[in-house]
Amino acid sequence: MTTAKFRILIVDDDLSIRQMLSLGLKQEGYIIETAENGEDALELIPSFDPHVIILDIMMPIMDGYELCKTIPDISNASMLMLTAKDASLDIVKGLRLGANDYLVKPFHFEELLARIEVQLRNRFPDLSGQKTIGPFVLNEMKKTVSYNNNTLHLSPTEYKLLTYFLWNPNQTLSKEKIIIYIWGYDFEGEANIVEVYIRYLREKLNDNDHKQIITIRGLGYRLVV
Amino acid sequence: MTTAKFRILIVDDDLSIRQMLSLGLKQEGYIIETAENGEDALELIPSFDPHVIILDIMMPIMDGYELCKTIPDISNASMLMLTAKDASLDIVKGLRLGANDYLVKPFHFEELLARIEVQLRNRFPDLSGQKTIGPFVLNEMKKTVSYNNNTLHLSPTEYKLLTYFLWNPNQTLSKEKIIIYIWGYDFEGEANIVEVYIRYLREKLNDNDHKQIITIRGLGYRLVV
DNA sequence: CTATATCCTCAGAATTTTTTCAGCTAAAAT
DNA sequence: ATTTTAGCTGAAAAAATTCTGAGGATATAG
Repeated sequence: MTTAKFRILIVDDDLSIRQMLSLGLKQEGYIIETAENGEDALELIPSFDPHVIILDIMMPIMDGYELCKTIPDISNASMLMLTAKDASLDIVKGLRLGANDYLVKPFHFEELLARIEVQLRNRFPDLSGQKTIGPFVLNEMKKTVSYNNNTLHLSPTEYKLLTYFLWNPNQTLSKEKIIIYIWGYDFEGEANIVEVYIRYLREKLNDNDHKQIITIRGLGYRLVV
Repeated sequence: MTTAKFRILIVDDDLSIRQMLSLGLKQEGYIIETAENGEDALELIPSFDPHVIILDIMMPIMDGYELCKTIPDISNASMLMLTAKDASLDIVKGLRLGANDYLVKPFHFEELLARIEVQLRNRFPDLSGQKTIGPFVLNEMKKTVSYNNNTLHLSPTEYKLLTYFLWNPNQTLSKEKIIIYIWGYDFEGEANIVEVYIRYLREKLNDNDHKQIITIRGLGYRLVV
């Protein structure tokens, strides 16, 4: 766990907090990026692809709640909220919106570390940076996926799509959500691109009868594990 | 209608806290067991097989930390720790030992509820998106409905119609309301379309005698559960 | 610079879903 | 008992969605 290079994105408008967290977490071996507002964060997320996002609730341009609602569409990261207020209702609101944990400022750095580790432990239970989902083994560090013990050779887009399915197994994912996750809100192309990539994945999984990735006509696709 | 029945084990030596939590959580639909010390808890866990364990740190016979180390070996429940102290180091110790979350007493009940939900949706995503209505199980994450334990294969409109009934069971829904719900105010077609879709649903439910979806002549239809 | 891999679009085929319609049946009203 | 009305049903046309093969554009590697 200590050697694994997990990526953490810090979103806070307060420069001193960004610096403090950034420094401390880098020392622990994490790879850090920072953003000072929600918009910058949304731009960074697709390329940086963080495992954990630390998110201040109170921010000027786009507040934490807004971001909280948007992030799950474009990322599989765990969200850890920071708040200056101790108002329990704010905390409840954040958790209901999809946050995985929260910390009240001021907090002890040790506690933040422990809570980050809890998130990573939840996401990678076997401590190896790998996650097993049915016949799949996802290694986010090496960016590989194996299927029935065979490593798949995937293009970047195929990998991203399969990753999205693996983080949301047995759920029906609409083509719209898939497009937003992979190509972003500003994608201008045809929805047919999703069908094409589904076909590529099915070919690589030998899923000729569409049993592994099933089509829910009119609603989307679902990975069955 | 009920959400999936999750089981929660409360471990605390303080009777009033056990009673308070037990009552409140039962009202939310959870199944509750309580134990007043670690040893009793260890005996209960195998048979009760809880999804979440709420655990007080400070207990006489076997303290929370001890229990924390043992539980993962015999259960894959989420552990939520309670403590009277605000000492951050205790929190860190609990989290490092395997606890998934931590609450400092006194806490707001709403916050406890929200944190329980976070644990459940992380660990049991399949179950937490699921509602049981009589012989039906509606899973809005998967976008599926099962009937007497058989998954139904539904078209988008059929799914939407059945969902509408399941959200309003044992109520008479007029054709007008159904048309507005499914096709919107601007629908230009024949009212007969509702009858057709009712027929499709009845066929898929083997409801030949119209006992499951009954016709209220002149008023509409009603799903009986 | 060439070879290869990846991305994306397009159009026709295959399939499923939606909608209409006409004749029929059962219930309610006269 | 007859008429009227509302709902039921089978069939089929119309529409929509997804699948698939092919190919060109763009990026990447050797």
